[in-house]
Amino acid sequence: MPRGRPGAPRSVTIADVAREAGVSRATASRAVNDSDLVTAETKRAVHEAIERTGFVVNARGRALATGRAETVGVLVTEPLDELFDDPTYGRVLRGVAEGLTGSGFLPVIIQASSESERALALRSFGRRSVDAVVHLTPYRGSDLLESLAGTGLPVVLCGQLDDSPYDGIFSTVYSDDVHGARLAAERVLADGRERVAVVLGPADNPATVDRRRGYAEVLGSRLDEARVVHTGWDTAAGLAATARLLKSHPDIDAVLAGSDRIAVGSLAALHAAGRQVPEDVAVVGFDGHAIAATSTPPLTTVAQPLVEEGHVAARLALDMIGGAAPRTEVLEMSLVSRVSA
Amino acid sequence: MPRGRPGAPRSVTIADVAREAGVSRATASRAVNDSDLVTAETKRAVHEAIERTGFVVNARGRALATGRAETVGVLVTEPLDELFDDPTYGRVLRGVAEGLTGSGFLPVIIQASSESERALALRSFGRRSVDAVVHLTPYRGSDLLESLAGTGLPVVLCGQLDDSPYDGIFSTVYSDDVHGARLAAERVLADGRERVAVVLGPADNPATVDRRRGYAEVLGSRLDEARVVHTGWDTAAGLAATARLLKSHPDIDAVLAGSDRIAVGSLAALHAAGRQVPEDVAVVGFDGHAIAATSTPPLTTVAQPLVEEGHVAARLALDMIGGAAPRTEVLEMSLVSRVSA
DNA sequence: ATCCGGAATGTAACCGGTTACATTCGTGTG
DNA sequence: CACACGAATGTAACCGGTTACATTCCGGAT
Repeated sequence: MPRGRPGAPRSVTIADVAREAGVSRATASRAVNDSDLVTAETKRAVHEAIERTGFVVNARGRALATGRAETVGVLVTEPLDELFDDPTYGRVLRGVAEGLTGSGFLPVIIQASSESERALALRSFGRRSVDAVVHLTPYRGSDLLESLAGTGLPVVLCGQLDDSPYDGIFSTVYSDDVHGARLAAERVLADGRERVAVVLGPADNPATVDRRRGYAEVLGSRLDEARVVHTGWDTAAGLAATARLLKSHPDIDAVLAGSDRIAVGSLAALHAAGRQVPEDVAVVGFDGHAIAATSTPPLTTVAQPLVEEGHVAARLALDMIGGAAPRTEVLEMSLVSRVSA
Repeated sequence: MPRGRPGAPRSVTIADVAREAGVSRATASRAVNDSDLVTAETKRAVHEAIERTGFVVNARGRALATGRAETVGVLVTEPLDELFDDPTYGRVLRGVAEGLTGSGFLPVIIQASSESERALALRSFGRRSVDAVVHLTPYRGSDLLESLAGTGLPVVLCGQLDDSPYDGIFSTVYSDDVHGARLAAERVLADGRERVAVVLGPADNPATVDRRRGYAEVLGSRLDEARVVHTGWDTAAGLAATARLLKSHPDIDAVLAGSDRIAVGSLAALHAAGRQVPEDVAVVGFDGHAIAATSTPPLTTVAQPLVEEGHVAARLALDMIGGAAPRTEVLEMSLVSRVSA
């Protein structure tokens, strides 16, 4: 016999409510779900009975009967190390949680870093243990995407996947890197900068491609390809790349960085080379990372609306659960003006 | 009739496995749960059938039958603003998720910032929609704690609650602020500093109290009360407080800060006052916040093992679900040596 | 008056498991 | 050889809901 922990009061079931209201379980259930098959008067009687008994519908029973879990799986595949120092994941997650409140759906975190965890997760998805999946960390060429498509579940990807074959299948939400990059480039142009350098992340990354495109669109012929370099995402890489750039092009008067960590590296390289920021060289970061606010000088940066991204992801998931077709939402980035540019 | 989304394959139930293996549902179920009532041979037959059919147990059905949800609720009550710039929440959450993997339990985020969300959460707890609650953001005097105790569910608090009346009822995990503070104080003493200033957070905060105690234990009579000040948690507060302190006590040669954000403020105040860090004044932060790594100069700080805190919280929850008595685990903080001290 | 149809409710099956109790079967014992 | 007993398995009830289908009851049309 299933029993709760000691001290757990026997829970009130819909049968209790039905008895209390003097109707059948079926009618009680219909009243609970506000079906238009029941008289207003009967509904009132049932609701009073609910009030008296303190009934709360048991999600498991309902899930079993309806085939719906009333949960949204939030899938995280990134290995710990990469995201460790990055609050990005936490913010989007929080946005998803907030976006789901009030909907009756709960976010369930599904950590699938290892191959076996991944297989387990997929099998449980296959069994409809969640009603939709929000994938926080998709990347191009992942076979996980293929498997997700195979489950037939509604899937929302957080992040842009270029040349994706999943356009009509998955919903996607991402921040508009091209637009964000334009904002950054416009800022340095408006500031009268003439010899702009660009220090980007890895060249094959879709975010990198878009940011580069945005810079190029605004700078046009003023963008000298020789002043564009690619490097890693982190501060050390940004420092080294900027130092090299300063050697070959000592005359640069602005640096557009592919990430805030790269930008912090650039600041260090410029400082070491004796340049004043922003007097001699303007620097604009990218991401709205926490470090941008506390660097010296504080970084002007292009911020992604991460929490909002979570909100939108939640909405997309709920819509697809409701039968809506997959769609893509693109969020606007915003320029956060601080000192560096 | 409950139906999945179009395209959903009818799921494999334990009845299918039973038929495939030529046994009854009961036996199949027992084999799945590794009961010692079934022959090794029968178990093998059932497992082969599982292999062939691709069966995965349906968590909802099992939950309904056993009265267990196989989920752990992760309760977050903090309003958005406070934690917005702080990855703390995300890291602990991630730790909980990791600590739960392999246990069969899934973390469910329960966001309860508003009063109504809180009431809803409590009602669902009352109905055993989760098997345990990990409370990420408990604070003293919260009536939520009272209500949680009332549910009879296993509860794990992340964070120290002094003078708590819940000692035998809730499990608790927290980092040892006293010990962490001792590490910081020992560092500056070993460095030969003589006139140590302390810039703490709000005086009524339990973390503040403990950190102050740790400093005092190590510094003893060398700690002049006149050089101890309380202020807010943020950078601006740290800056202002340190600036005032420099006016009244220009001879200080070390600052022990109550948080990394305060410490960053101290760095700024010292820089403005023309002091070199660490040559003239040593600075030690607290928390292991991301900004500590990127400040100028990089901060030596006392780091909380946040992810591990999540791991331990998960373990405590699982243990209590298994019937273990509540207990408290205290984690060691560690000194992260960078440049500032 | 009879029949029909629709609205409101009841009955019972079902979702996918678990488990108390019944049954079968082989074996050691009196 | 009959019997008792324990191990392995089967039968069926149950967890807490939802819902297809059956039933009842009513008013209006013929």
